[in-house]
Amino acid sequence: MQADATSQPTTGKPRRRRARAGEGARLRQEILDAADRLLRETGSEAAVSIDAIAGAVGCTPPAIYLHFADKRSLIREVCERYFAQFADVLNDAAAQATDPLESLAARGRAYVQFGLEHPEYYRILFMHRPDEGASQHDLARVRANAAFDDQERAVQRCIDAGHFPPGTAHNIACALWASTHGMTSLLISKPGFPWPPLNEFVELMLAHGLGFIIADRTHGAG
Amino acid sequence: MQADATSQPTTGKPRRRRARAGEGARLRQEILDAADRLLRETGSEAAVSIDAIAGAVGCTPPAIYLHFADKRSLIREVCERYFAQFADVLNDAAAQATDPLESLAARGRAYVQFGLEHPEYYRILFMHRPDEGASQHDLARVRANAAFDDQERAVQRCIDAGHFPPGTAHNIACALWASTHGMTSLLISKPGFPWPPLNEFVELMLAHGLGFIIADRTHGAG
DNA sequence: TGTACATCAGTGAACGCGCGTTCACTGATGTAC
DNA sequence: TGTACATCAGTGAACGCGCGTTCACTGATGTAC
Repeated sequence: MQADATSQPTTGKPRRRRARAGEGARLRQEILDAADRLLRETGSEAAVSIDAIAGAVGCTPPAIYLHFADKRSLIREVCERYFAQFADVLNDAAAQATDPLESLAARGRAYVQFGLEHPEYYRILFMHRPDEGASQHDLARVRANAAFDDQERAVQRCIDAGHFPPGTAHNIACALWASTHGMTSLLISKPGFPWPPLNEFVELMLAHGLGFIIADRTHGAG
Repeated sequence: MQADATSQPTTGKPRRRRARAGEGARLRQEILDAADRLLRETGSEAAVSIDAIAGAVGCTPPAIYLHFADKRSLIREVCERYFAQFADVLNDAAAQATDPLESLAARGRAYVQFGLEHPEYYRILFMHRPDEGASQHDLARVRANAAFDDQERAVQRCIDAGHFPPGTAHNIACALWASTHGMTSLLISKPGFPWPPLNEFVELMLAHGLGFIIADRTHGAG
């Protein structure tokens, strides 16, 4: 009830210090960070409104438009940061294994795990309807292709190592993506469904995706 | 330009005849039909507003509330009708084949096809965040379980026929669902991606899902 | 067979909310002279 | 070393839109007497 006599208004959030001339770009970073934090913490894209971001940063909504053309640009930029992180995590996981097949499996495990850890991002990036507007210049799409290309190369290495029969790495990479994406997105959308225990489910999917080709080899078909 | 002098207002859509006493339930059906049509034709859930539905039916928005408690109930009911149709299509497809394994594959093909034919419904039913509100009494969930149970029984028949090794039909059914869902939802969300040709993609996924167990059998493992 | 009345099936207008966004303005900071 | 001025980094208030929903009212239809 008693209003704080200092510079702050009654809201608990302290208003941030105004940036010095030349340091305006700092707010830009803080806005991106706040949007990122809101997205992760609330787990709801709807909670990440311009007002909410401004509130979290400690500035007013119009200040955001000094640094971003519109909300979509802002969200897109946040997603791009996330996506780069996603690709790195997958590559790191893959790098742990020496065997190309095990490496590919590690990618799959990391994919599901990362998706489940950041469901709201996963929704935005992989489960939303495509933006009509940003068809060509969509950086997220370029990055998605980059991450997919990593996957495709991983498949190719399995083919080269003789784990997979020769064939189109592209199609196999698509199928594996569909498998991991199917798991991840269903677990996100239907959390109440009686799924198998996570680890078991992941390994079953990997067995389905990778296993039949292995079986083909293991049993020495002729 | 010239206003029609008859009973209609200037809008092209004729206003519907008022139902006679006792026939009020007719509007209810027309509302469901209109919402269904809008959902299929526009391919956008956002386009299916109360105003749009009222416009399509030829009544006023408040009239909708004479028959539905709120918008969510309306949409849910429309989805239930769709879902019943979905389950029927899958069962019909499965019934075409005599071999349990081929029957299961037919389910998978029909699943993807039906999802792609009604992407907006597919989004709502399988790609949306779960309603917090309707956790227990969610009929759509019950129906989803029913459709899944059909799938699980189909898997069990494959096990019984010796196509699959004994094991938990439930887990395999989950994995197959994840496969077909992964394909369907990615094709819906990323239409611009260079996917394999649809048929090829479906068969590859089915081979991944069903094939490795078949391979296990085909090659006569000991 | 006519009439008063209840009810059923709606209408018209508006509310309230949240959202993204814009407009006119401000006030501190740095700089030329 | 002081001062006028430009600029940078914001603020405060409001707009406009679309949406779901509500409220008070209406007018045709059926029915009891």
